[in-house]
Amino acid sequence: MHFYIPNIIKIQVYIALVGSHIVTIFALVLRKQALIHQITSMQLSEQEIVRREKLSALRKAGINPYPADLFPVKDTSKGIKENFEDGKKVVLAGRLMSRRIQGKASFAEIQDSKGKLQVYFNRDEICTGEEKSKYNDVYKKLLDIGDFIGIEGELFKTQVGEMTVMVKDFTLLSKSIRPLPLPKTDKEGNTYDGFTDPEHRYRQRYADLAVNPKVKEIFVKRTKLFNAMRNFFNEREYFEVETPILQSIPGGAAARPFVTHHNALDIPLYLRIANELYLKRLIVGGFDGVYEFSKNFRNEGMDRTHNPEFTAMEIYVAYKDYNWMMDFTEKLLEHCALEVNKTTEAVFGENKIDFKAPYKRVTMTDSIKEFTGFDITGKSEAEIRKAAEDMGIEVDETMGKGKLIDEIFGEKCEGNYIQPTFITDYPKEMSPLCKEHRENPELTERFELMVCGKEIANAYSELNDPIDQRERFEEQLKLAKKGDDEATEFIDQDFLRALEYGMPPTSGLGIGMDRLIMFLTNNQSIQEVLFFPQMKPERKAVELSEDEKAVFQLLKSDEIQELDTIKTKSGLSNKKWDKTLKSLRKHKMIDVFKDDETMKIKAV
RNA sequence: GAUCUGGUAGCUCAGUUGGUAGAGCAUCUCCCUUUUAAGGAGAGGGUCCUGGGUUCGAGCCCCAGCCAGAUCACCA
Repeated sequence: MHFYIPNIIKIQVYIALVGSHIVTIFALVLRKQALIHQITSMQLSEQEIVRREKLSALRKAGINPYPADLFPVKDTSKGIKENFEDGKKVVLAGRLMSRRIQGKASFAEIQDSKGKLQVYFNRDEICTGEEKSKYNDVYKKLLDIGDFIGIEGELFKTQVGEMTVMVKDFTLLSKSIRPLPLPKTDKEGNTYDGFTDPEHRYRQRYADLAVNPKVKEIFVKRTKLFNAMRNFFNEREYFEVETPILQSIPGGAAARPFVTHHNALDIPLYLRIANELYLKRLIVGGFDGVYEFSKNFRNEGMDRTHNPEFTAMEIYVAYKDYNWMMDFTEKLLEHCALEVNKTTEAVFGENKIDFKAPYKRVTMTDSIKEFTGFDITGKSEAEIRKAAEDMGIEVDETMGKGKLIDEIFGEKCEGNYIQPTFITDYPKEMSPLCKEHRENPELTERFELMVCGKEIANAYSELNDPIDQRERFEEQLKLAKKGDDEATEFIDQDFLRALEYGMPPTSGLGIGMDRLIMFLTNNQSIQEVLFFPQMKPERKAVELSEDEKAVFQLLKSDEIQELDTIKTKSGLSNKKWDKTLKSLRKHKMIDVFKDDETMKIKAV
């Protein structure tokens, strides 16, 4: 009971000071709610409790904090700034992002999807009659930063020249009961109290987006990139398609798949690692050009360039070869860079790169010759292994010729290509879906596009000889058995059947969309360009520990016991006893007090 | 998988040989009618990531673990 006395005094003071009827109700509700929350939900922060109190105070005042009605938005922050007219009437909506209250007037910032705009709340503009509670109580006391509000008002410029909306009326559209992080930026662009911790930003991307405008820009550019690419293909009448994500044979790449299970069919199904084999089936079926933006899944390690799910774009065009595809690719990327950044130049870390076509073309053989002095032409597996060892590259028995060459290239050459460069003519062994080179049977008609030492595109003259394809698959199977965990261990018989019907000569291209947008937005981490990068699940806080439950059990309800007795009974160490007690007191489950000279404890 | 760094208030961060847990912003209260990171005064707010250990005493030292980031390894 003693809890209530100071609260009543507070309420009376409040009434005396403000003298408003509505506020009396608010105050009563506030205090009652506070008590309930103190007892039932200690995990809420003070600010969260306060906001919940405001929520019910609003309801008591007849204001629905989550109204169903649409709000007739006419204007946006951006549109208002671009077509500013003094005295013009505007209607906009958004999130309240900052407030500077000065008595009967207040400046605030409202943020909509296009940006922020200053708004001016003046008591006598909002409350034209005698009743001033909409400003004094609702605006000043019951709104918070983060709330969504709708605003009707007129434009004006402040003495300092800031474009501002004079608020004539406002509507609460949605109450925020969790405080947003509040970064601030000054005129020079310095940010204070930034919301920067990557863990928080990725786990709570919604808050990151709400509060960090630059983050939003990345994703706007991401979507621009997809649209630019889509337009480029559609203009050429290539056809966007969808192919299965759940596949019974995961093909088209060498990677460890995720496995799931279909209950009705009682079979394992794999999440796709690539969509190549399905798109080629469609070329067999008679499409001239097909493409798909494909979410792929690979059950492998995660780091700043790998997320378990990522997006690739693959396109297949009939009657073309990889030389045509190189021309096509450089035009495509030039177009995309222009659409996204309005320039072909892009800065990535310390490098300045230029996506303007054409790009340099180097064969893998020439590249290795250039950076190591070693000519792989006509060399045996043993000779290449020896050369690799001499270069200080780790090799082992499972590596075939192709893999050895790839290791040399990866170790000694790859990192040197900063500007977009096509590396062409890869060894046959590591390209099981690629057509043999027209001039050299040891090589394939394949290119990769390297930017800043990283691969962002991969393309072939697609293998369409069904007999050859079957042999290559069988070769992969042997490699897999030998221990090469990158080799494909499934033979997709249905894909071979499709090829047997006949596939026109075709060139295919795959682009890592996440990597490409990293380059176009200067982000070193894939997590920055994915809305929701994969994270380990958050651990749930345990309500009560076993020790806490045990100690609570020792206290029979309403019975006062000696602290020492219970401590002995619990058998806990000093430290553990201390922690347990603190936690129980926090949950308001026990009361510890001094009675005469001894410490007593009881359950509440 | 290895190594390093970090985890303290809603947010950003301090925290001395190991001795009562701090600042700014946010919040709350009061005063204030064109402010620009932005008024003034005052108040409240903590599972110092978790669990053990050492100690009279741990945010700090030791051990184990969790989460994140960086570097490396792996990786079409």
